[in-house]
Formats: sequence, C-alpha cells, structure tokens
Amino acid sequence: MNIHSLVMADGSTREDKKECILSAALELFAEKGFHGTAVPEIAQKAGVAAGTIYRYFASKEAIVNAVYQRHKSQLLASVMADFPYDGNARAQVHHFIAATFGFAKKHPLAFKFLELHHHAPYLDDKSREVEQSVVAMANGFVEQHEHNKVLRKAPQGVLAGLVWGAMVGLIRAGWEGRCTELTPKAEIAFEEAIWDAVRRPDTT
Amino acid sequence: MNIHSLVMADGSTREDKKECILSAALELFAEKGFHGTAVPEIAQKAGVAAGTIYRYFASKEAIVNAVYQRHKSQLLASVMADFPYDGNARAQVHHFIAATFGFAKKHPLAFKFLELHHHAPYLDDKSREVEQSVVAMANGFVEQHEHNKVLRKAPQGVLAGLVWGAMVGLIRAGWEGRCTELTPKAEIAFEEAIWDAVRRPDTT
Amino acid sequence: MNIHSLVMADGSTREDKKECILSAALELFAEKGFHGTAVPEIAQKAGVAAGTIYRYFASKEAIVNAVYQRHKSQLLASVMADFPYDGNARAQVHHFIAATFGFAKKHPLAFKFLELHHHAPYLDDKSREVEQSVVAMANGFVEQHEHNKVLRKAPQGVLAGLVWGAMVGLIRAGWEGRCTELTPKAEIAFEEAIWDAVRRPDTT
Amino acid sequence: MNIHSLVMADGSTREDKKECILSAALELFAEKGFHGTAVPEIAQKAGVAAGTIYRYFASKEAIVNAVYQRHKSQLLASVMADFPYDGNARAQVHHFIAATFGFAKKHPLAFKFLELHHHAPYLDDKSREVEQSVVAMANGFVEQHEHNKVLRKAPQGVLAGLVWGAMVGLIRAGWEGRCTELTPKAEIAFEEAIWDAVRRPDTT
DNA sequence: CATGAATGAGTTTTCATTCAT
DNA sequence: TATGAATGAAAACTCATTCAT
Repeated sequence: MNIHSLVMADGSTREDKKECILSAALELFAEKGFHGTAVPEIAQKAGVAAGTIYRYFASKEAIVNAVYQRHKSQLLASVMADFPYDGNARAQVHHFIAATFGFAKKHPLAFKFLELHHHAPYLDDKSREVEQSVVAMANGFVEQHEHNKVLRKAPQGVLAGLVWGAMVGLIRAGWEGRCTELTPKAEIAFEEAIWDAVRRPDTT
Repeated sequence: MNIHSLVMADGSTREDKKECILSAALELFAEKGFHGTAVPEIAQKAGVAAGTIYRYFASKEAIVNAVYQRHKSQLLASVMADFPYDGNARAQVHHFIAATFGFAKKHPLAFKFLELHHHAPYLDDKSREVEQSVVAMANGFVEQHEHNKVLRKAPQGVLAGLVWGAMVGLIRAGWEGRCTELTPKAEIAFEEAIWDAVRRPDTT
Repeated sequence: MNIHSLVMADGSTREDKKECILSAALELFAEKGFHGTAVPEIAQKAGVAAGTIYRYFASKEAIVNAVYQRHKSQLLASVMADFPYDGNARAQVHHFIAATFGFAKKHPLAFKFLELHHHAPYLDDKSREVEQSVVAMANGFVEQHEHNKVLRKAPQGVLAGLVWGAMVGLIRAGWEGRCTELTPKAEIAFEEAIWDAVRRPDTT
Repeated sequence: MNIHSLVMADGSTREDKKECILSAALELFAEKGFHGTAVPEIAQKAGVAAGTIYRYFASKEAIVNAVYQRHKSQLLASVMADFPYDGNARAQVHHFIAATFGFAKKHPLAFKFLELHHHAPYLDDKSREVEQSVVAMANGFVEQHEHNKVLRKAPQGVLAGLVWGAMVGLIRAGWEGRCTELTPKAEIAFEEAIWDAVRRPDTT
C-alpha cells in the first residue's frame, strides 16, 4: 500500500478510477466529439458519479487534453520504439507504416480520437506541444533523406502530408467499410505504393 | 412570379434567404463544429431572425445535412465536370487531383466542413447516400484500371483510400501551416508522387 | 409604440420585465443575501422563466450590481434633492437625516439591501464608484463645517462614520423590533441627539 | 494556518480540534459570508478532514451558530467585565465604549463576523436569545438613567440604537479606510460626541 | 411570412454530507 | 475516532425551439 495508489473500498485504486474516466472519455469523445459528449455520460460509462469526475479533472477541457496527450504520446512512443535509426530510408518507412498501422489496429478508438480532435480550439498548449514534436520529427526525417537524394524532391511538408494523409485515409476507409480491414496483404500493397510515391524516381 | 423564387417585401427571394442561412451555417460549422455552433449564431450571421431559420429547415440537424449534401454534390460535380472518360488513367488521375485541389482552394470552407463532418452521427440517410455514390465512383474507376493492368494490384479500397487520404493530408497540412500553400509546384510534385504510388510498377 | 418600450404579448414592455426582475432580485438579495439567493428563485418571483433572466442580465453578478447602482443612486438623489446648500449646518443636518429616514421608510428593502451588500467582493468598479461619490460628498460636508468651527473637531471620518452609523443603527433597530417604528417623535429626538453629538460644544 | 495546529501534532484533545474548526470558520465566514464559504474550506484551514467537522458539528448551520454564540457572548462578557455598576452614567458610557472598541480592535474578525451575520435567517433560537439578552441589557441601562433624568428623553430603543450604530459605523469606517484606524484620539472625540448625544441637554 | 422574446430542458460545475476504511 | 473519496442534488448558465405579434 503506497501513497500513490491507495486501495479503496471496492478494491480499486485511485489510478484505476482515473483510468476508468479517461477510458470512458476516450470512447465517447471518439464517437461523438467533445461538444457532443456530456460529462454525466462520461461518469456513467466510467461507473462513477458526475461529481467524482471533478475530483480527478478540473474541467471537461482538462479531460480531453489528458486523453489527447496520453494517446498522442503513446502513438509517438509506438513509432519511436525500435526505430531503425541506422537503417536505410526504405526500412525506416516500413517501420513507420507498420508501427502506425499497428497502433491504429490495437487502439482504434485512440486513433479515431486523435484524428477527430486534431487542432481543436479546446486543446491547450501542452497538447499542441506534443503535436508539434511529432510534426517536427516527421519533417526532420523527410528533409534528411530528401537531401541525401533518397527521397523525391518536393516542397517542404508535401511528402510528410501525403504519407500521413494516406495512412489516415486507409485506416478511415477500413473503419467505414470502404475497404477490407487492414490485412497484412493490404499493408504490404500500401507500403509498396507509398514507397514508390516518396522515393526519388530515378533511383532503382 | 414562380413558386421557387417568390419575391419578398425587401426584394429578396425565398431562395436568397435560404442561401444566406446555408452559407452562414457552412462557415460556422466549418470553424466550430456542429455542437459548437448555436442556431441563433447562424441566424445572426445570415442576417435573419432565429425563428426564421425554422421556416426553411426543420431543425439544426436538417441544416447540417443540407449543407453537407450541397457541398458534397458540388465536390462530386467539380470532379465529374469535363472528366476525360476517354483519356488514359494518367490523364484521369491528373484531372481528379487537379479538380479536387481546385475545389479545395476555391471553397476551402466547404472542403473543411466536409472533412470535419464526415460520418458524423447526425448525418441522415440521404447525406450518407451522397457519400456512398462518391465512394462507388472512385472504386469503379480504380477497379477498371486495375483490371486493365494500368494500376497497381491492391485489395479493394486501398488505392482509393490512399489517394483520397493523401490529398486530404496535403490540404490539411496547408491549413495548419505544416507546408506552404498549395502552389502549382507542390501540386505537380504531389501528382507525380501519387501516380508512382498507384500505377502498376512494371509499367513505364 | 417606440423602440425603447416595445409592447409585448401580455401587454407588458421590455422595461417592465427588467423592472420585475430587478425588483424580485432586490427583495431576495435583501432578505437572503447574494450567495443565499438562487437565480431561479429570482425568476420565479419575477414571474419569468430562469432562462429569461439572461436575456436582460449577463450574469447573477450583473444583477446585484444593477440593483446596487440603481438604489444607491436613488438614495443619493433623495438626499441631494432640495439640499439647503445656502442654509446653516443645523438645517443641512436636518435635511440629511430627514431625507435618509424618508428613503429608508419609503424603500426599506432597498435600504436593507444597500447595507447588506456594502463593500461586497462581487460589486464591480462602477458600483464602487457610486459608493465613493457618496462618501466623498459626506466628508466634504463635514470638513467644510468643521473648518468653519460649527462642527466638533475630530479626526477625519469620525463624525461622518458616527452619523451614518447612528442612522443605520436606528433604522435597523426599527426593523428588528428593538425600537418602535420611526415615528416623527423618534426622528426629532434622534436629530437633536445627533446635532448635539456633532456640533462644536462651546457653541450655543 | 492556525495557532492550534502545533498543539494537535502531539496530543490533540477534542476541545483543541473543535477550537481549530471554530477559529477557521470565524475567519472564513467573516471574510466571505456563510453561503460564500465551503465546508471543505473550513476543514482545510482548520487542518482536519472534511468528515471530521461532522463529528463536532451536526451541520454547516450548527457551525455558524456556534461561532455566533461564542463571540457574541465574548463581546457581552468584555463589556460586562469590570462594569462600573456604581459609577455614574458618564463613567458607564465610557466603559461601554472603551470595552466595545477594545473588543473590536482585539478581535476584529469576530466583530466583523457578528455584524455580518446579524439577524441572518440561518441563526437559530439560541443565537437569537444571546442577541436578545444583549439588547435587553442595553435597554435596561438606558431606561434606568433616562428615568433618573441623566439621559436624554427619547422613544424606547432610540438611544441604544444610535449609540450602537454609531460605534459600528466608526469601526466600519476604519475597516474601509474612510477614517484613520481607531486611535485613542479618535476614541476620545467619539466618546465626547456620543456623550453629548445621549445626556440630557439641560444637564452640565 | 418574419420576428425575436420567452421558454425549460440540458449543460458544466460546486459542495454539504455520508460512510467504508 | 479520523479520514477523505464519493455522492448527487442543486447551482449558474446555454440554447434549440416555439409562438404571439
């Protein structure tokens, strides 16, 4: 028994309860958006009283921001984990796509939430900071390989926007039934297509 | 004097007023989302009284659906207009991309609105139908050329999702300052990349 | 029919309704204080729906401030009206006391309200400004006559505090049944006592 | 922050804790009023848990009544202590004023609290009883000396209301910066003024 | 038809009180 | 006995919708 996870009456801990709230909020925000979700709804889905929410979060906005930061960081971590810094661009693209698809399949609600709440006006500075760091990393990667004549020459941001957009587009297509779920076959086809899109054409 | 454009006291017509409301709604919904926009706000921006809205639309949901259907159809029409049915796949891809970027640049609010309200729970059957017809057309196009061995082989929906997603990704990147505005140069680079992504690799 | 007092369905005007709200608020705030009064209570006593209040006032704080400013100004006006600027100090003291008691008898709730909300943290700058002007006037009066050796010498603010406090004390005593209602007899006795308190003793 | 917290660290007694709660409540109620103060706030300032409050007091109302009764009694005791029952009216007035001002200077929060919660609807019968006994004493004193032709003739309650009100007025003026703090000089001037107000005029 | 004041259910948030530990 | 997390009723405030004019 330690101060940071006191065990409660029902066997749950403080952290458990916060987790329940965050998880309920993720689900509802992903489904119905921020303004479309009422705090008591979150409370009910989390199995707590409405007032209890406010023992853990200062406001509804604080909840979205907590959810956003948590899952954006998770996504970033998923992509960064085992990233082949010393590999070639092809291997890095593979890792990036596989990691992103892996995250989207494992945490579809989180991915949906992140897409839906992207650049929302109620996100705070810290949330935007997390977002910025992801963008910066992507641009850095592209520029480095572009400069090394491995990637296609294109105005700043075009390749990054294309690749990220294409992945989101495919994942969304999966959710909405416009394509079969992300099978390994689909992933491979996608990856090859994207590689042909971004690599410098005169390269073999 | 005809039924569809009764002239009113102030010289305006029924259609004029409806137009004002739809245009105000488009702007606000694109900026602040459906739940983030109040009906009286729309009325004010449209220059009519709040109650007047309800002579033209049964509810707030009816407004958002009207806006969605109108601009989704417009987008579809833009892409279909002068479509080179008899041209080769390359020319068709060019037309598609140019038309879509053209629409996004000419009607940025409409494009933003459509992306933001994509698959929202308050969209009705008719809105979904419009969406479906767009998807069907895209898939038809892809399948035809895939079968003709012009396009890359990939599971159903992958190429369409990739291309559409990539375009949305680039346009968003422009809005959010992650890349320069959509210059002709950027469009050309994008188009070449996408063509390399979708064409059958062993084709020259 | 004029713009500033449009006649409504029930024959009432916009101003009438605002009046009802202010009057209901005065009564409740005087009785139960600011924090002790709920907005729906005000609405009910005013005979309007809770939401209607917010068509007339931006917030609960805006209501107290409107009530405060209105009645503080009225009190000031009552005291200033027909003030014998050219009379001697005795006549001025008489006028001041008579006018204040007159106000307190005619508008007991307003007087009670003003005493109860004196210097409350939710009063805004404008309310404080009104208060300041009253204090400044009182001090100016005292200093002038003190200097002319008509009034007793005392540190700044003592005589003003004493006189105002004494009046409030007597009025409160009346409310709380500690003395008979403010009969003319009581007023005369009070006035003579106060005059003996403030005049310079060696004066006859 | 309270003086009793150190004591509680080693062996805390029931009375110690009750003291802490009452002292915290006094401070907060005096500053922010009854409805403006939250029970958990009192608990925090008292250095106890919110639930603990309810082992000592049945409700928030019980706290405010306990505070009221305690300090009203204290004030009464301060005035009664060493009261010159055998002295003349002048000496008694002096004692009364000096004792009241002494209390107000020594326990400004208590004095402010008592003024602020005077006749509040949440005060119970016992609180009102304490208040009554003070009033009765004051009236008894006045009537006795009036009858002895020492004090001015005035309807029942007028002189008591005047004197008490004047004192409160002066003390408030001090709090609000309308006069210098209660210096001995100010007290003397006040006392002389009040004596001239209440004594029978034809008496020297 | 157009208006916009009025409505009241719904929103987010607070807080006096309880109760399992 | 003391705790403080949990509660849920009630607070202030918003807004989609109605309806008398």
